[in-house]
Amino acid sequence: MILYNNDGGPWTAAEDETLAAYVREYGEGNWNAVQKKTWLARCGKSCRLRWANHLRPNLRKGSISPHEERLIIQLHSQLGNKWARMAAQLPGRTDNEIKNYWNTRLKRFQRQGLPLYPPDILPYNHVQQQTYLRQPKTPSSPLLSPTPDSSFVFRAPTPPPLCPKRSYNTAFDCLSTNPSYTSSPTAFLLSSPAFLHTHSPPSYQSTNPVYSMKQELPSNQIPYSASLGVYQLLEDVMEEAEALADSCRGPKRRQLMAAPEEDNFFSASFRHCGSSDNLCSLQGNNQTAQNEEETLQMNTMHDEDIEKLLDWGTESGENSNGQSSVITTEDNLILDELTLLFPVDDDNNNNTNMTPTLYSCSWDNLSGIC
DNA sequence: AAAGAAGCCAACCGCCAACCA
DNA sequence: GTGGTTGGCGGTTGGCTTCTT
Repeated sequence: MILYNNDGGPWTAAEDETLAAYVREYGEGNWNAVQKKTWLARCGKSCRLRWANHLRPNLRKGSISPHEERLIIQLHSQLGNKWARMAAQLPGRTDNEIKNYWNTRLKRFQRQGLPLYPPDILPYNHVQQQTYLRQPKTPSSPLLSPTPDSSFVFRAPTPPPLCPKRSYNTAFDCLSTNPSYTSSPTAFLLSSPAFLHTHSPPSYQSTNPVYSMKQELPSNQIPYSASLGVYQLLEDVMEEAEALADSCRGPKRRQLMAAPEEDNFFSASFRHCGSSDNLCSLQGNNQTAQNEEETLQMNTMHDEDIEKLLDWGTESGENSNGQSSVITTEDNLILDELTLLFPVDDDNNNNTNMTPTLYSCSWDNLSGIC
């Protein structure tokens, strides 16, 4: 079996065009047929990777925004190195991107002796060990290993070392566990395990089955009583976001991490209020039916993903399959609005066809919230 | 200005699971 | 049940760019 051909190396524009044309004609999948039906000497895997990471529509390029960073940290605390799953929560981002970003961040934080997670986010291994202790009968799950992969575990919230440009305190000084210190209700909502726990049914601690990586993520199972609490937070967010969305117009930021002090993504976020990666622009463009459908699918997926994220720790994943969601229509409406807050940034897309979409403001532009 | 460090990114590699004959 | 094929995923590597000293 040939896994990779010998014609590796960077893809050329001609190869890209050929692959894109192939996908247009035959659709995604059956990647090994690319070599047969085109002149490309790339193996199927290489084609799939190229398409997924570079050519497919709705990819978002550019630096990771502060709210994306926040989400990545939150997701990593929950999932560990499950890059594909994390990518599913970040529309337009690829697992490779997230992985690269995290590994870079990991190296940087390790070098500086900073904890990978802000104080209000339980590290992945911590959560893992808790669930493991709760559910010792299923140790086969990767999540349940008491000794998680050392590649991402960073256990040493060591005292601040010699770190002239950053200090431990400033690294997470915007990430207090006190919600009143967070930048916005949603920042708190998305970041705080306390939120997930306080909005969980009382039975959670004792009966919540351990989520297995081999299982589907639990679908929307926030109990209505719990979702009521979500409502107020989400509605607050919506009000704030909508009020600020129109004011968010700004030049493209070149790099989030340009200045060392911006390692604190919240401070970076605040500093860059009004200047984000074109997230705050209204973009009205033509769109083909196909792209419309893709956008719809992405939004739908995103809704589900956000719901899953919110659902974490609230209900059993075991029941998720085959059971209808407890999320109400109103929940979905709010989640739709949340989706608007995490738009797919198509500013770099080759395909110029896009829906006239309200591209709402990214979190780093919500100056009023800040 | 130069050299080394760090960041960023793309691609490759190997493993695994699902699917199918 | 078994082996081959295919696609997905996570880890790793290497090259280029940017930053720092």
